[in-house]
Amino acid sequence: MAGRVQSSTDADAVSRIIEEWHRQRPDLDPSPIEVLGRLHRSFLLYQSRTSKSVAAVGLSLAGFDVLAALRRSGEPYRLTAGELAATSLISSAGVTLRLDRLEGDGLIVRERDVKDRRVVHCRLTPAGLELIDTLFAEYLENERSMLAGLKPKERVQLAALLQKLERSLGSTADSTAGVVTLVGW
Amino acid sequence: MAGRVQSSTDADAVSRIIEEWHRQRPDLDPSPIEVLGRLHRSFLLYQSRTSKSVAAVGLSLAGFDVLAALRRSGEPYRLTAGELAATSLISSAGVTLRLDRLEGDGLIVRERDVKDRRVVHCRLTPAGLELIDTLFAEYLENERSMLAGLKPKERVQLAALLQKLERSLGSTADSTAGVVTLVGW
DNA sequence: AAGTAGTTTCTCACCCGTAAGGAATTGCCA
DNA sequence: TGGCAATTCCTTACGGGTGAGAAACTACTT
Repeated sequence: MAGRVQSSTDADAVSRIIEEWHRQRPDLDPSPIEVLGRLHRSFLLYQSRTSKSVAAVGLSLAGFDVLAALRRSGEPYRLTAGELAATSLISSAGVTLRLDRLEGDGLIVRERDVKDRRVVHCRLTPAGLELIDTLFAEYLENERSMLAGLKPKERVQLAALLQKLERSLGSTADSTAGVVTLVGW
Repeated sequence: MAGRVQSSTDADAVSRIIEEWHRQRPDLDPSPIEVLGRLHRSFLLYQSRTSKSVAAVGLSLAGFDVLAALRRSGEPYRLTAGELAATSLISSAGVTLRLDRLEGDGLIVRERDVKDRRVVHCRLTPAGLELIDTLFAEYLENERSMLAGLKPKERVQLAALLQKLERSLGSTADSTAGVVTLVGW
């Protein structure tokens, strides 16, 4: 079964990339790619597999994300648009889009706050609750299978290191507003 | 400077998510999120920071990706559309789009193969070569700063574990064509 | 030599995301 | 009270991605 272009499923695409850079630009140290290149590729693979898994029931990953956030917030399964933006690390425009689609599918409803009429609450409908409740179990099962290649101990180590990485990526030297915006405030 | 919504930059958003799920669905084991949720969030932060870094010179991450692939392939800085799709883990439609834009900006040129007129070679123009050569050094420097929070030993460990993860995500039980397509063949 | 199968890229319709700015609403403070 | 700043969400214009399938071309088989 044979790899014509062997640059993908093979042992390690990132190793090859680093070797190539080393050959082409020996003046540079490409070692950061060792971590962040692999992060990038792992994420793309993860995203693709996860998308397919939730798409099976006609939902997008974006929609799943919102439904999951509402579900795990507990009764009455209700969050504001702003809260959803913050937890999902996306812009407010992105949230509006996600909610439009979910509302159109009858999985959530928007409710204007009576005290502060600027805020919009999003609440899971019974259909939305039922969908996310069945879907989330499958989702976890799928994720578990994606981690099958790692031993339990390795999973724990990886989790701890990714936690450190997220911290390193988030709190950073450059004190401008860039990161703040990014984080969804 | 205060965290109004503390669910983002704080100690650990993923830990909170897992706690919430544990409270809401004690029948499920949410531990895969410990790894993949952090992968997801780390990637979003990484992507956002990297985008801003290359956007400073009017380039997108997608364009940067193509230019970098061509540059590190060595002279004559030329790859086919298919090869680019494979190395970048995107669909052929995605490659077409990326090339359209880069060609419009004069950073690459498309050349039909004379022997096999189906294949399209993409070659860096002098402008493209110059751009990626100055940009890549900055890019690496930026990546280095993103990893500042990890000790050298931790970086090595993380790289090794991500390598295993990529392998686990790629080569999988389900033998359908899904993964193959994903990988860009 | 012709028909058919396979490949490589592109087109189309669509989903998802951002930045920038608008509109409604609230809260502060003179 | 009245005006102004801040907040909260939405709109617009755009970049970037996918899957399905068309189009162009090559290669195989008979």
